[in-house]
Amino acid sequence: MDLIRVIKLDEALFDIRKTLTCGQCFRWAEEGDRFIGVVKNTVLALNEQTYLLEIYGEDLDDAYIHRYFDFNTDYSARLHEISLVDAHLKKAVAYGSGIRLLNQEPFETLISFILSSNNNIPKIKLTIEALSEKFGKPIGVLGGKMRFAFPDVNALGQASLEALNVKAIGYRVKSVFETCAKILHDHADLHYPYDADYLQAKIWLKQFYGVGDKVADCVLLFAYGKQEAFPVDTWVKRVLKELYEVESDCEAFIRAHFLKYPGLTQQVLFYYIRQNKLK
DNA sequence: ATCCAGGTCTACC
DNA sequence: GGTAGACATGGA
Repeated sequence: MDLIRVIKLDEALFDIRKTLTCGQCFRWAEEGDRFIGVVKNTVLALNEQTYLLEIYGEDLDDAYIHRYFDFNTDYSARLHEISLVDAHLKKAVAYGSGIRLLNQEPFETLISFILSSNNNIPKIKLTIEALSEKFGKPIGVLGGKMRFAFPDVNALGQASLEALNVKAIGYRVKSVFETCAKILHDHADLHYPYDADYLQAKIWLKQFYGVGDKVADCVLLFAYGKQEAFPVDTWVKRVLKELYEVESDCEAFIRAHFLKYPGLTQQVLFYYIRQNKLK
């Protein structure tokens, strides 16, 4: 596959490993000295030492790449504010500094986090790769492997329930099937949440089968850039219990305690506990 | 073998 | 309005 161009990213801006392995994205993988990922119909290779980003397949313009990595946002200022909230967050920020919240493609993010329910990250990746290989567009060969785009809603929506039943998808196949069918049948515009406020967008996303509070929050945070979203999963519940002694009415505590940048705060906490494997 | 994983849906109160 | 139980699958 031909290399289209190379961009030098600013190493002062972010930590590649933290950003790409913190659980917000599933199509980046470490291969040798670089991370290789697929975004739209483009294969990206990002060298962890040199911060050189190689672009293969279809080009992506600079504006898109800047938006994808959220380079227009000042993370150091936000992280500093978060670190002032309490001692736990001060520690967590120290671990997580360099993490950026990506602005990923809505449909891919929606399906990916539907697959995440009651699941683990390696297995989510397996299923996403299987769906991409079966229904996605082949982009080209890099590192001896054919790379596939994540399928669009038409490709997935035309597939039967049986055809969608790929590796490790389990009972979630019904959610993928129903969600694609509804998007196509209702001509649902996945652009809607961009313009809606957080709560309206959340209600809208929850219309889809397999999308509850947590999945909706992940999509709102990792695709639509809604900073208010604070996904509560098993790890975050653990943190709330172990560090903050909160077991009931988590939502009220979160809204009262993590006032400033809930989404980034959540991500930093999530990274912190997973790194430290806090019980 | 048993438990768990970036939960949601359903049924029932 | 709120909450047990069911739900496929693969790795530890």
